[in-house]
Amino acid sequence: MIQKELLDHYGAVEKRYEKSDVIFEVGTNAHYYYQIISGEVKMNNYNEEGKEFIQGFFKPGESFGEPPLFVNRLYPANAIATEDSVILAIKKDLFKQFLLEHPSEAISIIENLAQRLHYKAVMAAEIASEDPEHRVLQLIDYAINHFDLSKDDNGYLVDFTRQQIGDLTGLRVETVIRAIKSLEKKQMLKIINRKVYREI
Amino acid sequence: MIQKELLDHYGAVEKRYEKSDVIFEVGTNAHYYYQIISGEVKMNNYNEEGKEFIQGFFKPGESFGEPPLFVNRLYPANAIATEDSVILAIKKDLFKQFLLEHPSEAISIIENLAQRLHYKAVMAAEIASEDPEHRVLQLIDYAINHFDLSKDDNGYLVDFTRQQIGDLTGLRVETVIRAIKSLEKKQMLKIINRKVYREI
DNA sequence: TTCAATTTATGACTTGAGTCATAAGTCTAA
DNA sequence: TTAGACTTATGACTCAAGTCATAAATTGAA
Repeated sequence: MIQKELLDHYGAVEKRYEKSDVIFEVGTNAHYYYQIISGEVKMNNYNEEGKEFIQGFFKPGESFGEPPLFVNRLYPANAIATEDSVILAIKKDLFKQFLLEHPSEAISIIENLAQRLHYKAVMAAEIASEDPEHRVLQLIDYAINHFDLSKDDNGYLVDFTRQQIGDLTGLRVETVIRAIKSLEKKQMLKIINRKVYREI
Repeated sequence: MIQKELLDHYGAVEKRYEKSDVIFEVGTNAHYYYQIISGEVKMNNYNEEGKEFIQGFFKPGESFGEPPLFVNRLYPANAIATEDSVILAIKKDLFKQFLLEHPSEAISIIENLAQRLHYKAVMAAEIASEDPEHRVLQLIDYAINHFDLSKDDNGYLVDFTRQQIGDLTGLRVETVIRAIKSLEKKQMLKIINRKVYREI
């Protein structure tokens, strides 16, 4: 995350999006650096049959959609507000100028990209080679270790819906539901009134 | 790519690897920044049954394995020399010092990560949601547009084996062979004495 | 408060990618 | 030069995830 005060001198504007507003679409050119002030954003793709794949969720303080600012490519996915959100937007050229004049902030961008690349490397191998139960458990454990899941007496609460887990792992809802049930039977997970918990 | 001369002042050493030598393994800590001088490296994973997933190939001038230098994570995959290779290695701490003292080089790292993140976003959506023919064609078109495929009278030559295409897309060799045959029938590809060509 | 949409759930059936076997062509290192 | 490994190829069979239908519980917006 880059301090808002620093970005303000480079024409940063606060954009407001309502839940389910589209911030940018797959196949278009990148014009802005985006950093979330409040709300939540998801990046996703839809295939020809309308099946969704979720690239990731982004929360306050996080930036998204940088790659096409630095390499000559189009957006590989859509960005959609999943809640009413306020997002800081800086024009591409001004953002690049900012980085040149604040080189230490480049490390912040590197750390962010490094983190996302790590997630994608783990999930790509998982989706390409593992069975549903393995995929679901890997996603849950990744979320516990690297996202901000809350912990209580029952363990870590997995606050994804079954549908979201499916869209993150390339599985159908029914398959996720069955995988979670099976993992519960094997005592790898707990289901307490429909909520999923994991103890590590 | 960062100029070798710049890195030399930070304790860069040339490491030599023979074909199929392991450079680092999944689950271990990162100690070096790696940049290829000559040869080729692949990053991959093996699942429990030994099925391989190839995260990517890296060629002279390219760096690899940076994410765990910048975030506190373990390597998500193995790095293996696919040819006899010479690789520049700089100790993690010295590399970070280098970046602080040569801030403009950070852009080079950002561009590299951005490029790889773009590839992974495209392929993750592909592997999660598309059928074999779509996946194979997407990989080939991505390679044509963003890697260095040679073009001749027959079109772009796809210089991956069917097995490699499978390991890059999460498919079995037989499935790739059948997908390529079917794509040839649909005139999306040409097969000329076992080599695959694509005209765009 | 209510009604529609979403989420979790389960059973029966289908299907396409995986598996296995086999073989011919090609490459490569001794 | 040759033997073994790899690559491309094809057919038959299997099975696990997807599909479809249905329904109850929960959520949330009007």
